[in-house]
Parts: sequence; C-alpha cells; structure tokens
Amino acid sequence: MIMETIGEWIAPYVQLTKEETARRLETPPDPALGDAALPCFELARALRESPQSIAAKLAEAILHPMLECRAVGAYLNVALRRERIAMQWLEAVEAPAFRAPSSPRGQRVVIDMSSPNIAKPFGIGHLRSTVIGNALRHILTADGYDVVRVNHLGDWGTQFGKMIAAYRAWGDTEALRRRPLEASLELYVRFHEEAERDPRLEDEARAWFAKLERGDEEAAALWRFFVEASRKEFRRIYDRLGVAFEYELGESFYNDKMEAVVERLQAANILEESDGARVVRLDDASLPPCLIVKSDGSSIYATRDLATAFYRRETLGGDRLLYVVGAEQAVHFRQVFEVLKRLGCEWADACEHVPFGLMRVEGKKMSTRRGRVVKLEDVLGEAVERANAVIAEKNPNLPDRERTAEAVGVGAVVFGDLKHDREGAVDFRLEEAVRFDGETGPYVQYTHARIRTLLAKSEAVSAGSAAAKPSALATDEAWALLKLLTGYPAAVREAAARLAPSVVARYALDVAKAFNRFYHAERVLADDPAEAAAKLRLARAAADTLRDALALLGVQAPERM
RNA sequence: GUCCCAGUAGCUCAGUCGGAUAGAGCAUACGCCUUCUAAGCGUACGGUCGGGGGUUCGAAUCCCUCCUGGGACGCCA
Repeated sequence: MIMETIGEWIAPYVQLTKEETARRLETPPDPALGDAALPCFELARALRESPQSIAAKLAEAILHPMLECRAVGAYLNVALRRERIAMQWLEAVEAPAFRAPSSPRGQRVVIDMSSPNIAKPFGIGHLRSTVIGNALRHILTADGYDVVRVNHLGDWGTQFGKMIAAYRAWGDTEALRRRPLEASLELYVRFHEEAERDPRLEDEARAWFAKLERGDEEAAALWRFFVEASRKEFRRIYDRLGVAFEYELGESFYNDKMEAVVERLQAANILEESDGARVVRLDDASLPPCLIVKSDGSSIYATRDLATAFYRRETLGGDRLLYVVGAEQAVHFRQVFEVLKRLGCEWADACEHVPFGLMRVEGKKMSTRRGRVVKLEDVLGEAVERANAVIAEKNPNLPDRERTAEAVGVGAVVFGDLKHDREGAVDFRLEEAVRFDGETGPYVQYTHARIRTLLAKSEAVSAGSAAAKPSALATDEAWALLKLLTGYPAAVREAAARLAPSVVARYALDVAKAFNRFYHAERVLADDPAEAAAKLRLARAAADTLRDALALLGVQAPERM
C-alpha cells in the first residue's frame, strides 16, 4: 500500500509507469531516511547520467504536497508528510473490509492434512501437517478460495496386517480395552522387534492385510475396533487445537475405488509387469517406477493416492489439490502427479505437494516402530501447565484462568511451529515449544490482551471520544506501527501465494513488537483528549489486526491474560 | 551412486523480483515498574552470510564447483 501510493505519486517524474516505479521502490535501511527509497542505478544506465545526479535532480523536481524528497548518494529517499496522511491511513486500517476476506475466486482448494495413523498415538510429528494445513485453510479462505479440509486418516495398509498378526500372537484384550492406543503401540513395537528375529512375521502381516482387503470378517472386526478407539482420541486433540475437517476420509474409503484406477491405467496402456508386481515406468521423467499393484495382488499407497486424487477432483470438485505431507514423500508425490499426467489429466498441474521438514526429537528421527514417539497431548499438557503457573504468578486474580492457560499453552506450541519456514527440518525441544517470551505466540497474545485492557480502561475514563489529532500518529513509534498495519492484506496475499503460514506469524510478531515499542515510548491515555483519541484508535486497529492474524494461524487471542 | 532440501551471531531463525552500515529472539552483562498488564522496553556483547570461482556499478540473494548435514531412491506410508 505504501509503495503503491508513493510510486503513483512520483511516477510522472521518473518517467516510468506507476507499477514499475512502485516495484523499484524499497524500504530504506534506517527509518530516519524516509518511508521509501528509489535506487537510481538503473535509471542512470538509461539516461546516461550518474545515479547521484539523477537522484539529486529528482529530489529537486518532485513537488508533491504529501512528500518530502532528499537525495542521499545514488538513492532518492522519500518521506511522507505524516500528519497529512495519517488520518486517511488510520481510517483505511480501521475499515472492517480492510481485513475481511478478499472477493471469492470461485475456486475450490482441497487440502490433504493431518492424516494420523490409526492405532498409533497422535505424535508430535503430526502436529506440523495439522497446524500448517489448518492455517493454510484460513489463509486461502482469506485470499478468496473455497477451501475444503480432508483428514486422510492412515487407516489402511500393511500396517494393519501387522497389528492383526501381533494381536493374534500376543494381544491382551483387557489392556486393549482400557488403554487402546498405548496397548496398540506396544503391540506394534513388539511386532517389529520379533520380526527382526523372525522375518516370516512380515509375510504373515501381508497375508492378513490381503485378507482384510478381501473382506475377511475377523480381520474387519479388529480393524473397526482400532479405528473407533483412535478416532475418539484424535477428536479430543483436534478440539484442543481448534481444528476441524470438512471430510474425514481415510485410506480405507478408497478401498473399493482402486480397481477403477488400475482399469484406467490399463486403458491408457501404461501399466507394466515387473518382478511379479505391476508398475508404471517413469524413466523418461527421471523418476523411479511407480508401483501400483504388489506381487501379492494387494494395493499400495500410490494406488490409493491416485484414487484419492480422482475423488477429490471429480467428486469434491477441487480446482487445486494440496497435500500437506512431509518432505520425505516428495518423490512419491512427483510419481503420482506424473502418472496422472500420463493418464491425460490436464489438472495434474493443479496438484501440489506442500512439503514440510521432518521433525526429529533430540536429533533422532521419530520411529513408531521403535516406540520412539513424543505424544502431542503430553506436550500440550506440559505447555498448559506452565501457562497456568505463569498466570498464577503474574495475574493471580485473572478470572477463567483454566481457559486462558489452555489458549496460551496451546497457542505457544502451535505458533512455535508455524513461525518457522515449513520446509526446514525441526528438532523438537520441549523447552522451545513451551517458551512464552521473545518471539512466541504468547508474546503476541499478551500484546493483544494488553491492548484490550487498555481499551476497556479508556471507556471507563471515557477517553477517546474526541476528534483524533493527526499529529499524535506522527511520532516515530506511532508512525511505524501505522505503516505496518497497512501491510496486513499484503502479508496475507504473500502467505497464500507461497503457502507459507510463517509469513503471517512473522507479521504478527512485527506488529506486536511495533506496538510494544509505541506503548513504552508514549502514553496512550494522554491528557489531551484529541491525542488520546488518535492513539486509542491506533491501538484498537493493532489489536484487531493481531486477533485476525492469530485467527489465521488457528491461535486464540484471549481478552485478558 | 542418483535426486531433493538445508548450511547466516554461542543457540533458534528472518532476510523470494540482486541494492545503502547483514536483522530478530534466546543466552550473557547492565538499565527501566509511586502513571495505561515487566509474558514488556532499552543498551552492550556477538557474523570470513559453509569454502572457492564467476556474472554485475552492486551478491546472503543469480550461475558453476566443491565441502558438510538431513532426507528419498519398488512390494511400509
């Protein structure tokens, strides 16, 4: 908004379009230099004149009531006349439409996210897909998309053959009834331990999965038990995270849709026999072959992902299909999308893997097989407990402490994940996840709550009703905050374009920092009613922005804390 | 061996159309609550932007190459 405005005003002098001018403008390294800077090197080349003298001439030539220009070396620095424009911007930022979703695009996005495995605890590893997917749903909605979240539950596959085989060998019915997921995990871990000594167990597991796929009643009954127990536990966690899904369609849902996939591949004549299995060769795309049917005739995840893609495209009507899945599956998705392309699906290009870095715990890759998992619920519990302790210490009279502690604890964990670029690998450290100061979710929440109490107080002393005084917004701190607030729509657009929730998280941190600086430098509830009015309106706009940005990330913004 | 991702301050990370003295947070050391929430603010300390070439008026950013770490490479997902 700022660069666009300044670009438009100075474009006539630099003889470029206003878009081109705005594009070349940059933010000066030191705010004291101004609000925008135009490097004159490129102009110098075109005009065959030194950049310094061009900058100097422009500074001389530009006469605009809102601008003050100065040449510094090869740069033309432009400062806005703060008092003259502040009210206009404040009003812009206050308008409800400013932070409202942009107009509908008439495009539907289907997001594949979360996708925990049945019969295993919801580990910290699934946090990323869940919160990134959820944030993307809010951000893309704000960017005008119609978004559908699908929880692609891992409720099918050879792993269930393993569970069934393990249950039949060592299952303790009573333990399973009491603590289904812990007991399941123990069975799963034991299976892999025993299978190292006795490889025949693997064959047995595959046989059980084949039976399950063919509808064997004993296998199906066990499968239903595991699915029900898991869903119940998952729901509890999703409630805490504030995550919901438009669809919960696990892999099993596609069980009866696999044959159709194989038929399509056959019809396209791209299925080949290889070592008893059936594959699609992708050599000319420099990809390994995509395995479609295993040598025992059962399906594999690529087959399921193809069926899933068809369903999301043809039945759910997705214009874009997003897969928020770990980066380690990059090759798999490239294979699947390439196969779609070879089937003549022109929409294959609208499929996109949104990878995120692997989460390790204390430097080690998590492994369900070895029982090396950190349960998300334990982490949330620890975070909430600490939040509770902090509130007890800092604000003992806070009503509704439990609910606030929940919002802060969970907010710390969620925000802590989202503020990082999603592609980087994460080494999970509890101490990091439950931190409350510095660049954290609670810092943003705290800033928001602080403003809300300030606003409440202003009503009590009936401040802020006077006409606002523009000069109150012209101080360095107020001005920096106001400028930042104008950047909200741009931040959301960038986050949507890059599918990067971290952009919103960083933006929220910047706003919080700018507000706190402002708050410390100046008294908001000033004696002069006109000054107080302007500052209060700025503060309210900041709080609203923080609340909305946090909402995009799926983090709550308590009124008090 | 091939492919993908990453390497920026002691630690965790921003820095995406190449631009002015490379920025935060944490940690460390100081300072600031008789006025709006100190979960805050400020000051100091701290960097061969993995190494080496190249392109450019200008490179953390683009190109080449090497090194290091992580991941993936058909019957798990």
